[in-house]
Amino acid sequence: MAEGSDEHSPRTRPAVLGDVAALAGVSAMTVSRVLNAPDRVRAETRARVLAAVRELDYWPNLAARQLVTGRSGVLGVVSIDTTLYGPASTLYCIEQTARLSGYSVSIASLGMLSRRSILEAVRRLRAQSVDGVVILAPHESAADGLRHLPPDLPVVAVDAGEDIPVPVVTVDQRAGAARATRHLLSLGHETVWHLGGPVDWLDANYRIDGWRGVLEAEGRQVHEPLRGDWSPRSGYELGRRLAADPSVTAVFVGNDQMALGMLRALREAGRRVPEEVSVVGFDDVPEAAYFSPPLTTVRQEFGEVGRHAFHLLLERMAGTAQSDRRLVEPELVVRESTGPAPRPGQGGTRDVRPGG
Amino acid sequence: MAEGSDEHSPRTRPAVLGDVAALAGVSAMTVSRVLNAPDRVRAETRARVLAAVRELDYWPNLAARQLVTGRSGVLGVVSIDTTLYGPASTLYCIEQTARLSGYSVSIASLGMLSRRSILEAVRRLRAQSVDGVVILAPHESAADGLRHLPPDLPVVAVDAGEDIPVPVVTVDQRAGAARATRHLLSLGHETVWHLGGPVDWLDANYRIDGWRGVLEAEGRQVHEPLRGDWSPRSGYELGRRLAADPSVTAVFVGNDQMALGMLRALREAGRRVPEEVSVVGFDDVPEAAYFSPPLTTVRQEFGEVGRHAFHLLLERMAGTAQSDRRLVEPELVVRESTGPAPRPGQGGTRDVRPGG
DNA sequence: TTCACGCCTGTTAGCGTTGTCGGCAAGGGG
DNA sequence: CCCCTTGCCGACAACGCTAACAGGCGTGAA
Repeated sequence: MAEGSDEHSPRTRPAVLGDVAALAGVSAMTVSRVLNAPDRVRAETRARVLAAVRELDYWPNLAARQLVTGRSGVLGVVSIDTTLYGPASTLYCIEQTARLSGYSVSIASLGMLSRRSILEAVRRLRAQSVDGVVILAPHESAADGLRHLPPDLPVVAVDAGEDIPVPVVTVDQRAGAARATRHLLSLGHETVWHLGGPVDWLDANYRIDGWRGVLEAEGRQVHEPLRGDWSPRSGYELGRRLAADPSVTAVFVGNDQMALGMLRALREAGRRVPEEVSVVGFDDVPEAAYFSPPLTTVRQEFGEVGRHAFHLLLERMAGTAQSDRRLVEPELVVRESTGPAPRPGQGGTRDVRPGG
Repeated sequence: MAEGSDEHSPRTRPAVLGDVAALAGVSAMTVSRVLNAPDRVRAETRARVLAAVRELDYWPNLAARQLVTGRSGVLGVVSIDTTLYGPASTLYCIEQTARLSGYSVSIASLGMLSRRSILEAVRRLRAQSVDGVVILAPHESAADGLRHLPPDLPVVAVDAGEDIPVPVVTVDQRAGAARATRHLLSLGHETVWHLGGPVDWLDANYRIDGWRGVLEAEGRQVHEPLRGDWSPRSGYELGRRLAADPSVTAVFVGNDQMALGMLRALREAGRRVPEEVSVVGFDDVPEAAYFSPPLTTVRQEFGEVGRHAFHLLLERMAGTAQSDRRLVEPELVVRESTGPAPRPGQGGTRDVRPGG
């Protein structure tokens, strides 16, 4: 049973290719072939090698492999704050999909998306010899970074702007916002207010575009949108302003968290939802269905975004990519925070005139 | 200006050590020293080398370095679903802290934490030659995996159980639950009901321990805890059961999401919070302050957990670790969902008797 | 002057894997 | 019989870097 000289000692270091080769009585190259191109080795030899691989619990040293092939099997993801629901979900799906295809993923979460921080993160990932990078870049400020990436690195962006030299996957924010707005108009509201996200977030701006577009197309009055910071706090504070204005009967809020704050502000002001004011959110976080009342919102399929991003990156790495921008369709989920516009004189009317 | 034979051609492949050495007129070894032990090189030579490094935009090939040193500068994190608030926050903090110390992090998100899936994830990370691994293992089922890790790999667990052969960092769930329970008792409630998390989650069980411990110590009645699945949906459904029981005046809920569902169930049943029923959550998610009413809850400092985990892993990798279990103190955040127990006969009393 | 020593730098070898090429045996056609 | 092909396998070099050792030079003491 003893193959070499001494007894079967407690192996201290992991087995390497040479150990397997020795045990199987073949050359290192043959072992390598068994692992990488099995059909180029005779079945009998292959079986002997595989047995040795199992016996020694051999796993290839990826650093060594990478050094010679140039490929690492590692993908990089650079993202803003992965605590946020959107980035976290997208990251999760990218990782799951990548793993199924044999890739690992290495991450770099950034506090902010400046040109400097993005390029720095990409450089670090690159030093690890990642085969490709996905950048979750929902900020205006990321564009500058995206335009100065090393040209030979396969990159795909998620939620990036429009004049970007890399393929982009994104939810169609404009369409989602338009759907939300049309839904409110179809319920009889004369117009729709908007509580948007921060000015430097692309999603926020696209949602404003979509919302404004519908109102203008329908000839409705367009009130200047308020801008929050995605937090429930800002939704609450700006919500109090809107709650104090009796002409407000329908609000499209830029995300579900702000919508939560908004609902609270409306309740405190004594304005009932949806009887007096209708509210629509954006994202469909898991909690949204349990807000009071359950929130009508626009669902983003982050999972689909992640899968698309991965596959696009795969194409890019294979050099066969050409598709430039892939849009994922959002879906309006109608719950109980939206309802028919209140009839004039029944509360929430624009202004109270005698007669009219 | 031309250094070698031909003109300064558009460099297509990234510069390597040799290129820098040639440009600086030194040997490769000297360049390596400048990068790894700068004080062992004369200042003048060092300056020349650094100039060449900058000019060629040289960055070391980590795979090559790793192949010879055995260290990769990469840490692995294996976790359950990183979409959840706790794991996502912890991961984020680990990554931030690690980056500041020059480490990158590679992730493996698991759908479930079985022995098999954990060991598989660790094996994959190991093949990438990570220097150490943090395992976020809030499940009972993870223990088996944690007991069969390769002995020579530095590992730190977060939120793991108690008979584990690796150091563990965790929030003191028992203390947090005890604080929540005592808070409710101090408001005059006769006892406290509990809506707990899934049976296979350690956190859920520790919270039950803490809650039960206080009630028993105070000689209060201990009702069998209900078990949800962390989702707002389960909080809502089980909440309806509790809401229908007029003797319920105080509920400690296992996490904020379920508390959200619970609040909704109470509202639907016409039971006012906190006048008739007090509710405490756990986690302090960013939304909790904007629930209706704002939620009293137990704050977990995931950031601190992440930092501790990283530093413990660092010690472990240096071979100087001995500390076995590090507890992070949670903090009770009192908001508006808790209030004095209703006086008998004022609604919410146990049962209505004439006289009494 | 000579030797010892410290400082700085270069030479050699090797980390574990895969690409390339070449060799050997078996088989088929001339 | 030879020659050429085909299938299978092994030797060698290379990927880019660093550990270990060796050597040149200047300085100070014997």
